[in-house]
Amino acid sequence: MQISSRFTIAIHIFACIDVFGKDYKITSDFLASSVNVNPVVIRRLLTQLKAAGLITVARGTGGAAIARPLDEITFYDVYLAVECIESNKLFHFHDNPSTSCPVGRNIHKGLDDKLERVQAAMEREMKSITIKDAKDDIEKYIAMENSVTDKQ
Amino acid sequence: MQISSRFTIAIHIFACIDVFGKDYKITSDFLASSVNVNPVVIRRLLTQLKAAGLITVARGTGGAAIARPLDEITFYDVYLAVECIESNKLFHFHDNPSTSCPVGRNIHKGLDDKLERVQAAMEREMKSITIKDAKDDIEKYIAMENSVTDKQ
DNA sequence: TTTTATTGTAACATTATTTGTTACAATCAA
DNA sequence: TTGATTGTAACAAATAATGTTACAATAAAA
Repeated sequence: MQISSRFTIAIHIFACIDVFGKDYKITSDFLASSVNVNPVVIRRLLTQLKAAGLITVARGTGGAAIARPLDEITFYDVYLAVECIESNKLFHFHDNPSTSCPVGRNIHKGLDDKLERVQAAMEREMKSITIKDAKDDIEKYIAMENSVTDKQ
Repeated sequence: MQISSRFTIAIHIFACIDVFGKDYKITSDFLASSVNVNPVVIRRLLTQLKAAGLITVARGTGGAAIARPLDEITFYDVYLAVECIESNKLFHFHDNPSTSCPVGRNIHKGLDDKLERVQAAMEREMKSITIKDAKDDIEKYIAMENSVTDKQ
């Protein structure tokens, strides 16, 4: 199955804070209307990102801010903060293989290290991509929109 | 979320066919009792593996067999056969980002290549592991069981 | 101090997805 | 023709993701 949309929403949130943070107060309502989901969904995400030390959120007065430079936050940091897949749990193992079958008894031990390798490869790639990479490209596409408009 | 248990069950099936295929007819009931799931779950998987050309199944008379050498079947082959994640769909994107927000309009374009890189890294690792690797290790653990028994 | 806007969170509702089950026609060797 | 088996439809149950309502807690500003 797929990795939760919380992950892409979280990156969307970082991009919004970075792009609009100077001009607007970034509230859960503001973010909710850009992402197009219920504000509570955003607040739950903000809570997770805050718990991971990636953002700060001003209670009462409102507004979210990014806690450290965007090029020091990797996709993996966000994935960890937001996904609830424990380490080495990317693959769902069938629960009760037969203990009276030699294969059933040993399938788990025989497979675990290999499944870990796959998950590690994925996580390694995630560590190599920063939120800044994503934000730069999003801004590049925004600039392209504008230049098209200018030519009209 | 996690990758379906169909994947680990499929590898379990290959291991069973290889280990027991000489001595037993490998029916969906036989496999079901080793994996410990309903035989229909196994049959559905066998149908998918057959469609991918990885096994043959004898209708009527019964019995599954592996279609080509185990070291020529990678985890990725099995994953493709069995998972229903289309290519570049590992990540669930939020459906309707706002079109009136510049970030909302461009988040998808700005992210897609990066998400593809992550998925590709995972698939690359899967391609580097064969069913034979898994089966060899399972047999190694079975042998260790036996040697412990022998010593008693 | 009161008001206002906001966050944090619980509780519940809805939808989607995965997994399990029953039933039975189709198949093929004996 | 029998018996064992596969293939598949139809449905059931369990699990997980996402969405919603409601409201107390918070903090700045009036």
